[in-house]
Amino acid sequence: MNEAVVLTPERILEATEDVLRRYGLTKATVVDVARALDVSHGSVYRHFPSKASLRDAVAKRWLDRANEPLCKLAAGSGPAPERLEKWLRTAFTIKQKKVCDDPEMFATYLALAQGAREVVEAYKDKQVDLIAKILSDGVAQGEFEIDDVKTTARAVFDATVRYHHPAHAEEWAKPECPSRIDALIALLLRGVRVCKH
Amino acid sequence: MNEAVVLTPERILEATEDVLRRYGLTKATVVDVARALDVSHGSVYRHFPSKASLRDAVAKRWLDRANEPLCKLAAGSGPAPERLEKWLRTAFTIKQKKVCDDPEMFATYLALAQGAREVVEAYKDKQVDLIAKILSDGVAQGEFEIDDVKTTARAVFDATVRYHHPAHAEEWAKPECPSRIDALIALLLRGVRVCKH
DNA sequence: TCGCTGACAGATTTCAATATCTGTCAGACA
DNA sequence: TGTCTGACAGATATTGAAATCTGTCAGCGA
Repeated sequence: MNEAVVLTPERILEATEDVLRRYGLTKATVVDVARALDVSHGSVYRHFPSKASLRDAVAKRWLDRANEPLCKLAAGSGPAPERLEKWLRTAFTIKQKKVCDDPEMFATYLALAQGAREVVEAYKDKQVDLIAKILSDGVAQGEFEIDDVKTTARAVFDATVRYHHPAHAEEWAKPECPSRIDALIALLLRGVRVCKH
Repeated sequence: MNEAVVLTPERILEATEDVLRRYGLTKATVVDVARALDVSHGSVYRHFPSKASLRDAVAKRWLDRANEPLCKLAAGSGPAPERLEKWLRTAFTIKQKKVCDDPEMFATYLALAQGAREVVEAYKDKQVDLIAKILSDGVAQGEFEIDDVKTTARAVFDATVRYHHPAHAEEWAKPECPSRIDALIALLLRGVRVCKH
């Protein structure tokens, strides 16, 4: 093969995403990926021990990319309540946009994620850490009153499952959805804020 | 056929549940139901216009049965915060018990529910009404401070999706689950309670 | 030596023929 | 007269043979 174009895990992941986009998860095969890269499928197995590990690596890439804006928000500064609200709304919007823009791709992503438990678990833990960061900022600012920040962050995450877990994606397009999100965020903010009396 | 045993919708539903329990949703057919009742399958269509309507009727029966204890709790009296907590915990326990006791049957119920959107929607609305009842009791008792009871009830329902929606059933058995439920309930109660200062 | 190839075994998927099911209806039976 | 039957058409599910895929590895070529 052309020595200027070495076969790297990165290139394989790129090609795999292309193939997934083109054929969908059910139809995409390792042979397809190899063909797209113009190598034998044996070569792919030189870099990824199994199809499952390739699948997981693609899932991780996607999740990390999606997570980036949220990391920035959590790392930022400013009043914690506004930041928490913004963070949640951004989290919902990211997911929602993915569904609306390309439902087929989202179905692929969903199926992918369901098979990559560990990757998803790590991703969720990271999300909870981000929420915890904002909550503890809020406590430091005297805006929030929270016993156990980590536990409460988990509770906030759990409480918003409906708007970030793909299992509920069909509901996100409904017209009453935005006002329900407003109500949920208001309820959660009231649950962490210090009493204003 | 025996005139002492007339064919009623009730008997058909009974037989359908038996058949579902025995064969599972994917294998159960209208012919099976008819066979269990010792009638021709044409007779079943005299009482239910389609297999889907039969399916929906079974789903409604199940959901109504499951809902009964929750209706009683909501209709009861006593301090609203305790009642809300009890209501939520009971709702979770009912679902959890169904999963643990008979996972196979739960899978059937889940698939059934996914095909009976309208029935499930009505059931969920009823649940929200029950929460709203407790919340408005709490407002009357001076325990809760809530702008819009109905909207907040919906938010409480949404926030607890993780512990009553079957899509998350796998997570319910995890050891950290109870403490996460505790944290979530605490957060929500703080969100509706009047300030104690 | 090192990365890649291509053939292979066993597992999985496809496909088309076959069987079964859903929903209808004319007519039997009480 | 009204309920139930049983045969039927079209839709759906099953099945097993054939094709394809996954994962391995001996050996090729640089």
